[in-house]
Amino acid sequence: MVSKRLQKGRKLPTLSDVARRAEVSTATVSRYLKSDDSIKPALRERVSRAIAELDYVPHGAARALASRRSHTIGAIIPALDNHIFAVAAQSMQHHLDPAGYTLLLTNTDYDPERELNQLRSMIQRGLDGVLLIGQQHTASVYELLAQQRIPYLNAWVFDPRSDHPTLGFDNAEGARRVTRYLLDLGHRHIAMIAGQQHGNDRAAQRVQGVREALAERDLSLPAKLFREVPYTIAAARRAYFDLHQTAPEVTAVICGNDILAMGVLFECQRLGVEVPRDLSITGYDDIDIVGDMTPALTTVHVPARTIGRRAAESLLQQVNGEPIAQPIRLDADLVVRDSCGPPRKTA
Amino acid sequence: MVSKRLQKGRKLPTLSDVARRAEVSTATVSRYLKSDDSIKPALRERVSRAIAELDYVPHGAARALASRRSHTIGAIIPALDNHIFAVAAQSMQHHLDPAGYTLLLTNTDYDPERELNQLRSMIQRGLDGVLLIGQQHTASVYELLAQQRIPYLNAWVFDPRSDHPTLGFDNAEGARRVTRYLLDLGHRHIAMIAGQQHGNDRAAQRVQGVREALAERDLSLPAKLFREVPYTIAAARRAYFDLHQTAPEVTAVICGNDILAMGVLFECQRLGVEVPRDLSITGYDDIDIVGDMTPALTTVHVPARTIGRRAAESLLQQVNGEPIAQPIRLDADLVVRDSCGPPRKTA
DNA sequence: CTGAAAGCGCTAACAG
DNA sequence: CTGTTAGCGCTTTCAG
Repeated sequence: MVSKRLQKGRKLPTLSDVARRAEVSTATVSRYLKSDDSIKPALRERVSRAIAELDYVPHGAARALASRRSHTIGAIIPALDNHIFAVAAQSMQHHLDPAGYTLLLTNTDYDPERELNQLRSMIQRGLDGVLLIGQQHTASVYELLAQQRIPYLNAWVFDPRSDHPTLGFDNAEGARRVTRYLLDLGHRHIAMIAGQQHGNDRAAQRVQGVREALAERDLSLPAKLFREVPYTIAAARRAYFDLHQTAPEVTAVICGNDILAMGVLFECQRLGVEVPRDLSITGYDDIDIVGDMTPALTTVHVPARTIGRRAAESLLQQVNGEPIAQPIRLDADLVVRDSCGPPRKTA
Repeated sequence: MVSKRLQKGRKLPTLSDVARRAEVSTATVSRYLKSDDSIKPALRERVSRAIAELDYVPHGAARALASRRSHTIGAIIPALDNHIFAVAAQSMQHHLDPAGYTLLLTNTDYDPERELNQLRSMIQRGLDGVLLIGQQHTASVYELLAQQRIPYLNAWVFDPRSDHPTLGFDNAEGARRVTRYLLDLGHRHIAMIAGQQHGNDRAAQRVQGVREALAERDLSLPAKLFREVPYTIAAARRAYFDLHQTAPEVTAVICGNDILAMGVLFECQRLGVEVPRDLSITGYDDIDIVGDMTPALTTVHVPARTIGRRAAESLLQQVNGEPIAQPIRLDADLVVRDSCGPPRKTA
């Protein structure tokens, strides 16, 4: 019967091995590791050599236990397979790395239960700060964060009146911009294919923005012209196919994000609907690919890289004692490309 | 002057607080946490209540220090913003979660130095196992892994003769398949736009596979018909534009991955080159989107989800004492869709 | 500027 | 089945 336990073999060198070899105290080695300035060059040199000779690697858990700091920052993301979030995470890591912080990344699949579990698990592993997406989290999430006194940021949204620190843009405003643009082009029969609003405040705000802009011109978004689907190409294709059958008067469709817009565009290609001549389409996010497609997609630019960078900066500040983060407002501009035009003449 | 140190305020409850409140020993609480079966229901109940009352959260660093297990598995990925890798990582997490393991994800941007640093940083934080992509890593990576006795897997490749455990598919074989397919369609003027081979064995093997299949029919890939570019749409567009000018005889282009294939396709749309009538295009990876485009892309299916799952399973096994992992072979099948046809008649 | 020593919170023999 | 106890490797006062 083979042992079920991990065989670690000969033990790894520890800090006190280094101290012994360098003939200094463990405190000195510890100071060296922290790059404490107050060590005489002579000792510093001895420690440095001992570390190299032993191939010593500090033990993070022991350090975290003793110092009560994990040097880890988390990011709990709804969908890492959505390019826009991957980019933000990547950017965050770029800015955390040089500060000696590790990014702990997880993916919730838009599941609040999972989000809570992942936060728990991160806290257990040691967390100095965490990035969340959106404002809508289960009460337990906020309680845990408060109880453990962990700095956090709600990204992808901007809300100065919130009790929680936000870092992002006004999702409704972007939606208003894109809607007004279509309205100005002359569209009156506008449909929307949105992401699922339940548990997703960004999706809800985008819908809200569209409704508001429509209302400004005394228009509305009847149920007949509204579809709510998961963020997949396949779902968007089905939704548009259905819309195409049941509401042929539609001349423009606003999508909750670029994935959905791509789905609509692909379905148009299959159906022989020419974009933008027969139908105008808009996206939201401005992921890399959509600017290259034919037609290039008109969309709302979400500053994902900037969010990642600012998140890293802000969390690092908070971890170092700066008390409460101010909400950070970024802009989400309309990017006009080739997927929209004036409405076709009614037959 | 504000304190630079984090104010942790009142202390958090510890395991011994729980033990005191439940009137049991710390060992019992520890067993409860491990869900050790051998606890009487009565005690189990008391512990459970005490934990709830105190909102107790175990301290991972302390646990890791004492048990010498971090319950963390790493994945060091070259490009998380490439959908195929995001999918694999997601799948890995799905399978690690229920086992109580956390996935520590990082992104190297194809930089070997960064890979090494990230591995170091993970080891410091505590790592029970790690997934690497490809076989080509700096010597220090392998040394560190050996010294620290950390189980690892080289994924995305399959090589039974390697000294390192591999988990993946034969990149060259996929490339051969796609090349033969084009050859059988009648193409003789075949170009390739590949990813950068330096430091990327998968990219190199794909190029190799194409060359081999060409050689089987006494053909070759002259420098004139070969381009090596970063994995971006923009770079692929430029490369194809150039090819289109300098080698108009080309009737098919094989791309190193789907991103590149999309770039070529987009450039064709701009240039008025009709696919597949005027040009056949193939990709590699089979990311979600390419099956929906018009024309749908013929490509090689990379089983990213399966890699993620098998990686989780295998690493978990190794962590639990199963000694050396066998190489795991997966298949990378050709997926025929609409982006290829017979070569156009020579003008 | 450097060292001694007391923990950090939890686990794992070993007893009983 | 449960408790006692000695650490795990590092940081951090507190002296000197």
